[in-house]
Amino acid sequence: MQNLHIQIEIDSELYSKNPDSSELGRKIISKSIVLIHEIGFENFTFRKLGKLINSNESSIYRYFENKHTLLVYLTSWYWSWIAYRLVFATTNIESPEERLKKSILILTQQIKEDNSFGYINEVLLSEIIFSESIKAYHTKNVDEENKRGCFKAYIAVVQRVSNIVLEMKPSYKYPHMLISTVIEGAHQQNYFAEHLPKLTDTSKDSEAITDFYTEMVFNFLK
Amino acid sequence: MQNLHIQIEIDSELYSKNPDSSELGRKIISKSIVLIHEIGFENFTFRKLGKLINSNESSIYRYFENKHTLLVYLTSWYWSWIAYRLVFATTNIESPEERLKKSILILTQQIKEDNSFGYINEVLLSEIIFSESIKAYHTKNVDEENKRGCFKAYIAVVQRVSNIVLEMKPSYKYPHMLISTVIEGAHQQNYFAEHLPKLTDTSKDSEAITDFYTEMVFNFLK
Amino acid sequence: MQNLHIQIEIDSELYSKNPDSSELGRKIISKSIVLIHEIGFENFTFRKLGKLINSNESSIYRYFENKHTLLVYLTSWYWSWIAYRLVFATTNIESPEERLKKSILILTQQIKEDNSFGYINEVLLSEIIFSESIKAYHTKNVDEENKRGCFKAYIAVVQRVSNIVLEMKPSYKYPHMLISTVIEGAHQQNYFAEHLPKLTDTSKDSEAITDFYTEMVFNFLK
Amino acid sequence: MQNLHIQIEIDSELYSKNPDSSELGRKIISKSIVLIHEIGFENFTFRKLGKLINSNESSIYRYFENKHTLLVYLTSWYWSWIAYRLVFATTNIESPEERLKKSILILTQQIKEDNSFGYINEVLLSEIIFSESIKAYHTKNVDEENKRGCFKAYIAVVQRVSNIVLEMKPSYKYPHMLISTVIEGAHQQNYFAEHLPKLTDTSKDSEAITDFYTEMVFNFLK
DNA sequence: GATGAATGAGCGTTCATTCAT
DNA sequence: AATGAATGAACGCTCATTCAT
Repeated sequence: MQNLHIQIEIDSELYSKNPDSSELGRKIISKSIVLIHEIGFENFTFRKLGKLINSNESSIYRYFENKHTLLVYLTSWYWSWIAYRLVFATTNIESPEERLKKSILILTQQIKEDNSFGYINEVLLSEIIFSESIKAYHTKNVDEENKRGCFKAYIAVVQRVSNIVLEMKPSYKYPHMLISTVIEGAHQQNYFAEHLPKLTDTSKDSEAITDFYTEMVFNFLK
Repeated sequence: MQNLHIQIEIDSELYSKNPDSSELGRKIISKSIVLIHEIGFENFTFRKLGKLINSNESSIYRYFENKHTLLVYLTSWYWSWIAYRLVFATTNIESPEERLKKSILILTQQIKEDNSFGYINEVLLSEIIFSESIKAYHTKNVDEENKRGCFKAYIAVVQRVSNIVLEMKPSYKYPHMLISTVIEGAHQQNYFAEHLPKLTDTSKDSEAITDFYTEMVFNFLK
Repeated sequence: MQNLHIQIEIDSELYSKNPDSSELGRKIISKSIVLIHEIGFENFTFRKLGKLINSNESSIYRYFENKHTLLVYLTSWYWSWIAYRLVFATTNIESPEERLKKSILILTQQIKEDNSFGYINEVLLSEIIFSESIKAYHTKNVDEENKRGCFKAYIAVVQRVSNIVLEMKPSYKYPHMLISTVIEGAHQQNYFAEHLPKLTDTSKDSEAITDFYTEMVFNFLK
Repeated sequence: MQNLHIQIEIDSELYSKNPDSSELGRKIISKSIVLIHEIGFENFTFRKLGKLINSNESSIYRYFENKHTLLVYLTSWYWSWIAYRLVFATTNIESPEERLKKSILILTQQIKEDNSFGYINEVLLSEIIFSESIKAYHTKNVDEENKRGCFKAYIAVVQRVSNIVLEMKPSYKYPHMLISTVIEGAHQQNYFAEHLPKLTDTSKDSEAITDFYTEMVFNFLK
């Protein structure tokens, strides 16, 4: 895959200066993933990141207005990448059932191997998304950010999979609710499995979560 | 209901000094709900709360170690109250189907009227829970807090409704996953309806959310 | 010894209410020794002490104006007790050499056994004196406290041993300097032995310190 | 001396950012000496220092982690400077007796004139060292700081003078104890002379202290 | 006399940000 | 364009102390 040189393009709304355009920018992205994963988004600061990349924190401000924007960038990257994987996984497959199944698999499983994109560790990123992405849109200025298109990539993924749902059952009324429930539910159940086991019925990384949500979706489409 | 004098008892693990035991304590609870609702939990600080209740922030520390503990207290109060409402709503009803339906209704609808408990505004509290409660257990020390029983009340609610599920279908493998998906899903869809409408298919406060999750649950139990 | 009922009388300047006159007062003394020993005088506060003795911190203020006064009280108790031991150890001994030797031994050795005074743990107290007593008189208001007689007990001990020195060599010009150097030096060397070994030539609790200061004193009196 | 441009180099362990490298840093050092001297180390805070230098306290944190580190820096500077003076005073002198005498003089006398180093007032600094330096190593984390080399400069001075002692009497067992007793003793006797005269036999700044400790050392080496 | 409740003041610290280079 | 230096503002927290009972 590496030699295909697929590049994930991030909307220019999501940064002040494109981090993909410079060595420093790429370092910011790659190390912020490591750091957020390590200490959690709450404790993550530009100062700490600056220290980690041996660069003054003020330099980071050239790329991102604040740590929140950086998180939005990361989630956006993640969803663009998921979109790309969805296309890749469903292309040339006739049966919508099959396509839907494969899509749910992609949406509900955490990444286990880091392989495709140079400076981004997808395993860590996926863990961040599963546990912290909710903070990206749970803020006082969601509305304004949403208007600016900050969540486009996520919305597009939900839309794409919803379309398969509609393909199977054009009359279905709640395709987006269905898919976003799957996505967010899978994130949460993963977290519960690790930290609050009494709220779930599985251990982390088992197939139970995928099974549960797959069944849930297909129940609706019968 | 008011003259029934039902009192919600909160586990002493969840505070340093019982806020229900003094005028100041009750003020802390009642005004913190107002303030968190207004400015969001992120921006909420003891200093601001102190100003609002005309009291020094240091006094608040006598009751709660930090703002996080206060949030945990509020969510715990909320879930104890929901538990009480669940009992009340399902008592004397034979049919488990009926009990389950009523339970899902309670879990998925936001409170519209503030009536029963003196100094607590349940409408605002319910809004806080729907949009901020996730932050109560998404922290670096979930595990330790869970051990200390901080999330007992929530877990008990999930357990109670899971039991009805099992009554209907004793062989069902994922009752907790099912119910926690309903609860968390309803919270999120409400939020989406208000802020990220493209991730859902409804407007806020419509019955769509309850309908969706009710159908979802019963699909599994057929 | 216990049945001799020797009681150490502390000057009333050193407390607001005599701690020896009530159960609570004795608890304050006995537990403050334990607590200061455990966490150090710097981190010691009336609040923590209050918690330890299950009493409100405000009660402690009845006995002592502040934590500093309490430390002064403890050191005063210690020196009164040392005075008593000096008398006891030198009584009926003719030779001033012998008396001086025994005195130096008492001044330079830490207590190993707790035996005589009911609610006071002399072992811990002696450790506190060795490592923290300096803080009792290194303050901005030494002068005023000294005028009020807060350090009488310590001064009396120095005076008593200086008198033996003068007995041996009436012309000696610096008896007080000599004895206070011995006392403070022994405290410090003990501390160095434990924490800054490169500033001394011995390990903790060896006889080297007593030997060194004994030789030092007798060198001057030849 | 000024035109010799001797510079005292402080180990980089002892600061976060070298205060000698900027105007602000030098101001921090020079004014902290004035302020500690005036109000005592106990009452000294970064906030007060910030006000004195018309700078926000947060700026000071760029240089020193906390007020304790700053004190350690000052003592370290002092001992490096003393080391330099010792070298200067003993160089080219044959007789170890003579060198030892001169060394003891330097160790036991407070500085009377501020002459050599630009922004540092040695008179005030020496007074601080005499009365407050003990607090630099009487803390809960001496051991860790000692490991990090925070007290190197002091240890080196003790070592240097101990070596002269050993030169005169190679068999002597306690050279470090001897010299550290001289240093710490002189500090204390000075303090006593000013504040607790009954513990000494001299007034401040007389030659008695130097005489006493000189005699004490030479008594041992006979 | 002892206690519980409450508070004001201030400390140490960090963050996000700006300015000058 | 990237960086280093500096800062204002606020946060979380604790202490010593007072007041009312």
